[in-house]
Amino acid sequence: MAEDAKQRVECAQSIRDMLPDDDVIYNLAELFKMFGDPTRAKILQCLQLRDLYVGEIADILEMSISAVSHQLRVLRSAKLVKGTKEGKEVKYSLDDDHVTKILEYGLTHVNE
Amino acid sequence: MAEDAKQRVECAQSIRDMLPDDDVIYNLAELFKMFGDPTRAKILQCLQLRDLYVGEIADILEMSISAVSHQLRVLRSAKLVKGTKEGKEVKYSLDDDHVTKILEYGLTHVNE
DNA sequence: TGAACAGTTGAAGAATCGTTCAAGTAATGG
DNA sequence: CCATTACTTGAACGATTCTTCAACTGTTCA
Repeated sequence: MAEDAKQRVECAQSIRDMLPDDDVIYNLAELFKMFGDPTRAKILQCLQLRDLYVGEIADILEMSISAVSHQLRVLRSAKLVKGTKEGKEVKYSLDDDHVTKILEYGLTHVNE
Repeated sequence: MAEDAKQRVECAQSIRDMLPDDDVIYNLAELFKMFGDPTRAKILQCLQLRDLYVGEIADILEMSISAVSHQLRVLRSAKLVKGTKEGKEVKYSLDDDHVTKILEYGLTHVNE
C-alpha cells in the first residue's frame, strides 16, 4: 500500500536525522582506518613508549625505511604523529592525546 | 662500527619486546578496520539507536539491501553485531558492549 | 501450490591500499 | 667538494575492499 511505503520512508528519514553528519562519519572512519592496519598500529604503539627516529622504527618493526616512511606520511596527514627534523634524522612523536586512549580501549576489547 | 650496530639491534629488540604480541595487534587492527568504513560506521550507529531489519537499514542509508547484507556479514564475522531471524525478516542488533564506547570515543576526537 | 517478499550469496569490476624499488633531497663529516 | 647517512618521494605491482548484479534460499499467505 502507498501509505505503508510513505511511513517507511519517513521512519527511515527520522533515524537518518539522528545520525551524525556525513562528513563527521567520514572523518570518523578515516580516523579508525589509521588504526586498522597492523603496521600503523605498531608504529603508534612504539611511539607511545617513546619518540623515535624513522630508522629506529624500521629496526623495531623489521621493515624497510621506505615502507615505514610511507606509513608515517599517512599518520602525519591524519595528524596523529608529527616529525621533527634533528640534523639529518627525523624524530617522530605522537601528535594527539586521543591516540593512546583509543588504542588502549581497543586493546582491552581485544583481550576480552 | 660493529659495536654500534649490535647495540642498535639490541635496543630495537627491547622495544619490540614491549609491544603486544603480533596476533594481538593483528586482532586490534581487524577490530578498528570494522569502524574504518563509512558504511559500517553508519550501520553500527543506527544499531545503537535501536535494533533494525536489514531492509530498514538499507532505507536509512539509501543503499541496496545486498550491499548492506554484505557489510552485516563482515560485522557479524567480527562479532560486533548479531542477526536474529523473525519470520522472513532478520533483526540485527549490536553484539558487543565496547562498540558504543569505541564509537563514542572516536566521535569526541573527531569533534575536536 | 505458487507468487511475493526478505534476505543471503558468489562472481565481477573498479577503486583503494601497502609494499618495493629506484631516484631524489638534505645534512654531516672527511 | 665528494661520499655517506637519513629520510622522502613517485611509480608500479599485487592484494584487498566495496558495491553491483543476478541467482538463490527461506518464509508467508492467498
